Parts: sequence; structure tokens; C-alpha cells
Amino acid sequence: MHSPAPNMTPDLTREKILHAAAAEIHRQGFQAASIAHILASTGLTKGALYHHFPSKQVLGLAVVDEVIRSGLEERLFTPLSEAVDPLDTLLAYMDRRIRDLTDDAFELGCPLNNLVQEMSPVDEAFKTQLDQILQTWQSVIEQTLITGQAQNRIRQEVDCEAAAMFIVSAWEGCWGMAKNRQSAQTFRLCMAQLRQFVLSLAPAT
Amino acid sequence: MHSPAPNMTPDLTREKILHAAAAEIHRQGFQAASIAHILASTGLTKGALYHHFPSKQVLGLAVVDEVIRSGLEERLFTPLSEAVDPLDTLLAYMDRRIRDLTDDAFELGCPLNNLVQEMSPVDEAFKTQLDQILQTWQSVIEQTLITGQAQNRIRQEVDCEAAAMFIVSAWEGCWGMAKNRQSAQTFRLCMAQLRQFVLSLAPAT
DNA sequence: CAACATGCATACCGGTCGGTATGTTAATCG
DNA sequence: CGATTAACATACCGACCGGTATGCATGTTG
Repeated sequence: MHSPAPNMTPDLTREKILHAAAAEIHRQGFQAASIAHILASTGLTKGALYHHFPSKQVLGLAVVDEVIRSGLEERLFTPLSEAVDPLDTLLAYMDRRIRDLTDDAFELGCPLNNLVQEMSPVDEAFKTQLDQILQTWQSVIEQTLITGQAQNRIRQEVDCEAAAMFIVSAWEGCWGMAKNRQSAQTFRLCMAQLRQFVLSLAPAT
Repeated sequence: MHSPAPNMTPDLTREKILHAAAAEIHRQGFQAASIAHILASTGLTKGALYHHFPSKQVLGLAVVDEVIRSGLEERLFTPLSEAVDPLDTLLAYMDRRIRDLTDDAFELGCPLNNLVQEMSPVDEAFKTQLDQILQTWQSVIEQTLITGQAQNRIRQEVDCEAAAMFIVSAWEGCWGMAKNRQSAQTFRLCMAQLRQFVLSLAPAT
């Protein structure tokens, strides 16, 4: 009846599914995400989805890699690791987040943190892939602090690895609190304190 | 066939269900928690559960109030608000957590934080009740800092409300990171940094 | 032009879910 | 002593879930 018109651009179909899945997962979490909902929001059917992805898990992992990781990479990781003055770049990025994010950004929380909390204990593949992103994040910040030490803007006795780990943790913690309160103001106050922590690593003037 | 023996101690049955539910929710999250699993682990049946709780949601809210909130209350909130030197009490409590918690404590993460992240966006009743716990936690720490200011152990210009909010956020963030890494060592390093943050609020010596 | 592969749509399946209606036993109460 | 009620057990329900088998139209290839 319905003619399954052979698409000229199958990659576009794949991307539509991918982003619809990312949105649904962001709203409901991975386990509660419904394949039927994803398909309904795209107008496609199961045939399309299972043609491009062998299972829901693989679809979820693709979202993690091609949407979440890729996004963080270009927004944060790459700029930070290429900056000549990474410490300023980091502080500036935090400022921009504090300024620009609005309430509705916190309705659903940080996509990365959401999945970390939900999936780490119940799925090895998710845990590994998510942890790799957190590791990258942490090591990028660690390098930022080490460069800061070389520039004498961070005290020499600071444990950059531990500090970087804490910064990432607290960062996600700020997201979590703001998500619960559903308030950008909460996020601003928390991130401002985190900024203060970073500044407290500088030598006493 | 089976004689549904009218129990002499229905409250005990209720508590069995409650704690089995708490364990299942801790493992799977609320939405993924299976009523069948809860009942299987207690040896009871649906008749018992729906006799004591009208719905899964009410059961979950009871877990939040009677297990999670109640536990935090007696372990943290009450001791802190009754202490004559709350700042020391807080630092000592953090030290004890850093020392005593083992790897398996982080397999499933912080029960409170798990539910906050999962349920806040999807269920108003959960959000309200969980937020109330976080608010209590935050205000208890805020009072701790204010008392610290009165004792000249916290700088006068510190914004105690914002600092308290950040401490709670970062605390949960440390749990999250440790949960992903499933490592108590991660938690120790992160919490040690959070301790440093608290100490950085003290007047310069 | 025939054969085959690609890119989907449709129909269907077994399993699990939260929830309910009913039944059964023993204690309690008038 | 009959009636009622508390405290469960059992059986069952419709909805939804992820996944699969099959069909079909169009390209591509020999």
C-alpha cells in the first residue's frame, strides 16, 4: 500500500532518528525512552530505525558518541586544549554558561550527567563510553591547571589531577541542583562558587 | 489453598515492603523498579503491597520520606543543628565519609541524588519532596557557616547561602563521579577537594 | 533485462508492566 | 454466636515494551 520510497539520502534519515532519540532520551532517560515515541516524532517506522541501528542500546550509544561527546568536544574540549591561555578560556566559558543559560535549559538537566547517573550501574558499554567522556573532560581541565602552574597563575602545590576531578564533579553537581530547582539562578550561584574555587587555586597576592 | 494468615504485626509487613522497595529503587531507579521484584524479595504478593500502599508512586514517596529523609535527618541534619561547634562536626563527618565508605557503596550511588536526577523532571510530587530534603540539607549547612562566621572561623564576606548550596551540589557531584568510576578513591579525592573549599572560606591566617 | 541489494513500511509476537477484582482466613465486635 | 473487618493471596487485565519477519518499491549491477 504505502510505498516505502527508497531514500536518496539515507544518512539524513539516520540523523533524524539520532536527534529524535537524543531528545527523547534527554526527556525520559534511556531506559524509559520509548522507541515508539522516537519514531512518532520523526514520522518514520520501526523498519527505518532497525535498518540503521541493530538495537536500542546501540542507538543510545550512538547518541552518546555522535551527539553528546561530539558536542562537548567542539564546544569545550577542543577550544580549551588549543587555547594559549586555557585558564582564561575556562573561566570565560564558565562565565558564558552562567550568563547565557536560561531556565528551560535546566528542566531536563545535563544530558551527559543524566546518562552517567542512570546507566553507569546497569550497562557496562554505557559506563565505559560515558566514563571516557568524563576522563577527557577531566584531563583537559587538568592540562589547563598545569599550564596555569607554568604561567604561575596556579599555586605549585596544587594537585591538578584531584582538582580537575573535583571541578568536573562539582560542575555536574551544579547541573543537578539547578535541575531539581529548575532554576538558572541556582546554576549561576553554584557555578560562581565553583569559579571561586578555581580562583582559590591561584597564588596569594 | 495458601492460607493468607492475618498478621499480628501488619506494621512489620509494611516495613518489609518499604525496605525491599528502597533496595530495588536504589538498584534500578524508581521507574525501572519492578513491583514484582520487590514482592519476590519479600515473599509477599500484590495483595499485601496494595493493601498498605495505594500505588507505586505513593510507595516511592514513602521510601523517600521514611527511609531517605529520615536517615539523613538522624545521621547528618540533627547532629549538625545540635552541635555547639557545627563547623568541626561537619568537617569531621566529611572525614568519616572519606575514610569509611567502601567501593560497593558507590556501585549504586547516593539514593537521594539518584532520585533527584531521575524524578525531578517527570513527577511533581517527587520533585517537591526531594527538593525539601535538599533545602533542609542546604539550610543546615548554611547555619553551620553562619555559626562559623560568629566564631570568626569563616570570613565575614562569605555568602553563606550560596556557599551552602554549592557544598550540597558538589557533594552530590562527588557521589556521581564516584558512582561512575565505582571507586571509593575517586570519592575520597573529590571530597578532600570539597573540604579544601570549606577551609578556603576561613580567614587568612 | 534479469538479479540483487538498499531503504524503508506493516503486521505481529512474547514478555513485562502497574493495577484490580475477588476470594479466604482469622481476629474483633455487638 | 453472627456480622464485620483487617490482612493478605490468587488470578487476571489491558497497555506498552523492544524486537522480528515479511513485503515492497526503487535503485544498482552484471
